[in-house]
Amino acid sequence: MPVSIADVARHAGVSPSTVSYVLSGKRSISADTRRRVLESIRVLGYRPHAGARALASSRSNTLALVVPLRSDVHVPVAMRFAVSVVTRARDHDHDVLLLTQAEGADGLRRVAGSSMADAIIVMDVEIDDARIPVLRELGLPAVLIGVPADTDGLACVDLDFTEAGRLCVRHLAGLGHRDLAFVGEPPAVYERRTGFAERTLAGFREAARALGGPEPAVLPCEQTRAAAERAAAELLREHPGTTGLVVQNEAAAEPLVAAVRAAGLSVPGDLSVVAIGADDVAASATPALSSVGLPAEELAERAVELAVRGLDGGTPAGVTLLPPTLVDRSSTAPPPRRA
Amino acid sequence: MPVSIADVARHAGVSPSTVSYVLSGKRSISADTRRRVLESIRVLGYRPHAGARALASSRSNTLALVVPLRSDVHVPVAMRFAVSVVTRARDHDHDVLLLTQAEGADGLRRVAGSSMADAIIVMDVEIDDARIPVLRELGLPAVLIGVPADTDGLACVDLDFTEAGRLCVRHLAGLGHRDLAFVGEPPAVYERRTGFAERTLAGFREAARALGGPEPAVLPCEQTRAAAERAAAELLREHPGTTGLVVQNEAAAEPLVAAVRAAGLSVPGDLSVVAIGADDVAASATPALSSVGLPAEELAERAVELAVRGLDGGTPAGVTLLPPTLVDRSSTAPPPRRA
DNA sequence: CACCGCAATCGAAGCGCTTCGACACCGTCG
DNA sequence: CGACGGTGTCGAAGCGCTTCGATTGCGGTG
Repeated sequence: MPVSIADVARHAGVSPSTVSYVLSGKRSISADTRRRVLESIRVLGYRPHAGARALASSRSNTLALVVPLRSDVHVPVAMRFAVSVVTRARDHDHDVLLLTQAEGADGLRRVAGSSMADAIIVMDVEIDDARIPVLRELGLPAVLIGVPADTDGLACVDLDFTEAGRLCVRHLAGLGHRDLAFVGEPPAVYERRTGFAERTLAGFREAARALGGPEPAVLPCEQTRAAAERAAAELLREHPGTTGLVVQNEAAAEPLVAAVRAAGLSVPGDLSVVAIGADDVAASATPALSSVGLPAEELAERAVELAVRGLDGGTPAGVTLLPPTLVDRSSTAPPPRRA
Repeated sequence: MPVSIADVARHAGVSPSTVSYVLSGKRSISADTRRRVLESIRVLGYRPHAGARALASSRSNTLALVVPLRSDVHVPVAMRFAVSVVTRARDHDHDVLLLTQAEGADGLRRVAGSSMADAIIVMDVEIDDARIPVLRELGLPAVLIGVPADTDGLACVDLDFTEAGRLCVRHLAGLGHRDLAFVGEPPAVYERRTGFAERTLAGFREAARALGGPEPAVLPCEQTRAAAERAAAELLREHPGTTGLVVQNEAAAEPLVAAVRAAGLSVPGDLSVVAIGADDVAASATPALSSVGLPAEELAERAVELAVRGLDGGTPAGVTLLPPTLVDRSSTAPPPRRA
C-alpha cells in the first residue's frame, strides 16, 4: 500500500536519486525525464515519507508554535494568529506542531532535541521570559511574537505598541483633549510583565506627559463585562474630568462604553474613546470605536517568513515592529467645552 | 552536537539495540543495565530523533488535529478544545500537528500519506461532511468531534445535544413553562447542517411538542451583540407569550438577557432562560444563567483516548455521546401567573 | 551430568529518503 | 582531433532508529 520512491523510480524507469532530484530540484533533470517522473508520482499517488525525509535531510519541514492558554489572553486573537501561522507555514511547505505554554522550556527542548521542528515560534512573550535562554541555546531559529528585554540573537516581531500608545494620545490631543485616562489589561498581565502591555502603557504615558496635562489615570481591568462596568464607575467617580480614554482590553471596550453611556454621558460627546486591539471588536461596537488594530495575520506572516528564512542560513535576528494605524470611527470627537 | 543512540550505547557499554529496548521496554533488560543506560542518556542529554523513529517503527507519535476557523464557531470553545487535545496527547506521549479546516480533504491525504500522523482528530463536523469518505479510506484511526449522518467505521465523540435540547425543555417544563422559544446559532450553521446545532434543535422541538404547548418560536442569531438585541426585540414583539427561552449561542446569551431586561422584563421573573454552551459564559452573566455546559476538556480527553487506542489495533469505531448536565443558576423560575 | 528453557544481550538488516561522487554523453574550442 | 566543460543520470553510502533472529550464560530437571 505505501508507495515508496523506489516504486516511482521503477515505474518511471529511472533511479531513485533521479526521482529525488526531480522533487527537490537540486540538480538539473531533462524535461522529458521530469515529465515521466511526475506522471508516475501522480499515477501511483506517491507521497514522500516525512520521517525518512527528515532523517536524510535533517529538515523536518515543520514549525513549532507555542500558543498561550492563559485566561487573560484574548483568545480569538490568539486563535487568529495560530490559524494564520498554519496558513503561512503551508505556503512555505511547512507544517505546524502545536505546543502549549504549559509545556514550557522542556517542551522546547524536547521538540528541538528530537528534531521535530526546524524553527520555533513563540507567542505571548514576557519581558523576562524564562524560555528565552533556552531558545538561544537550542540552535534553532526562533521567532518571538512580542519583544523581551534581551533580544540578542533572537528574531522578534510585534506591533509597535509603544508607538500605538503614543498614537492614541496624539489622536486625542489633536482633537483638543488634555485630560486622559487609560484602561488596560488585567493586573496579572502587568505583573508578569507582558511586553505589549507594558510598552503600550509606556508610550501612552510618555505622550500624555508631553501634553502637559494632569497625570493620566491608569486602570487595569479584567477581561469581563462586570470588571469593565466597575472600571467605568471608578473612572467617572475618581476622574470625572477625563475627556479622552484609551482602552487596551478586547473584552472591556464595548461594555465600558455602554456603561459610560448608561451613566448619562455621551460617547464621543462627553468622552472620546480609542481602543487598541482586535479591529473587529472595535468596529462592531456601538458607536463603532476608533481603534488601533492588531494585525494578527500580518504578524503571523512575518513570523513565519523570519522562521523560514532562518533555516537557510540567514540569521534573522532583530526586532521587527510593525507601525500601528489608527482607524478613525465614531467614538472620538473634540472634548466638550468647559462648563 | 546531536547525540545518537550509538553514542549512548558506547557510553553505557552496551549495544544500540539494548538502548532501544531500555527505551521501549519491549524486551526484558537487567536492572543494572537499565540503570546504566538511563544514566548515560541523562548525562549525554540524548533525545531520539523523531524522524528516524518514525521511519523505523512506522509510528510518528503524532496526532493531527483539524481546527475550524469559521467566523461562526465560538472561538474560545474551539481553543479550549485544541489546548486540551494537546495536553491529553502529551499524556500519551504524542504531539499534535495543527491543520486548518481550509486544508480540507487534501490536507488529510497529505498528512496521512506522508505518515506525519498516526491518527486524526477532526472538529466541527457537518452532517454530510465531505471529509468523511476521505477519512474512511485513509486507513488511519479517525476521531470526529461531532456526529455525521453516516458513522460507519468512524469514532465519534460529542455531547448528546439532542438530549441537551430535551433537558432544557424538561427543566423549564418542570417549573411550569409551556410557552417556549429557542434562540440558536447563526443561520449558516444550520445551512451547512452542523451536527450539534441540528440535533439540539431536534431534541428541543421533540420535547416541546410533547408538552403540548404552542409550536415554539425558533430564531437563528449571529454571534454578535447587535444580533442578540435584534433577536430579543423580535422575540418580545412576535412571541410575547413566551415564558421560557433556550439559547444556544455563546455570544448572544448575555446580551440577549440584557436586552430583555432593558425592555422592562424581569429574568427570571417574566422570562426564564437556559443557555447551552460554554459554562463560564453562562456563569458570569447577570443574572448567572442556568445552563447545559459544553465539556470541551472531557470531549478532548475522550477523543485523544479513542485516537490512541485506535493505534493498537482496537478499532474504536462507534459513537460516544456524553450525557448533558444542567446547572441550575439564577435565570430560571416558575412562569409569571397569567394576568 | 547432559539437557532444556529462559533471561539478557548483541549484530545486522532494514525503514525511505537525500546527497555525493562517478560516469557517460555531447557539443566546443584550440 | 583530443582535451574540456556541461548536462543528465546512476549507484551507493549513509541518516538514526527498531526489530528480528541468534547467541551466551544461567539455574533447574530428569
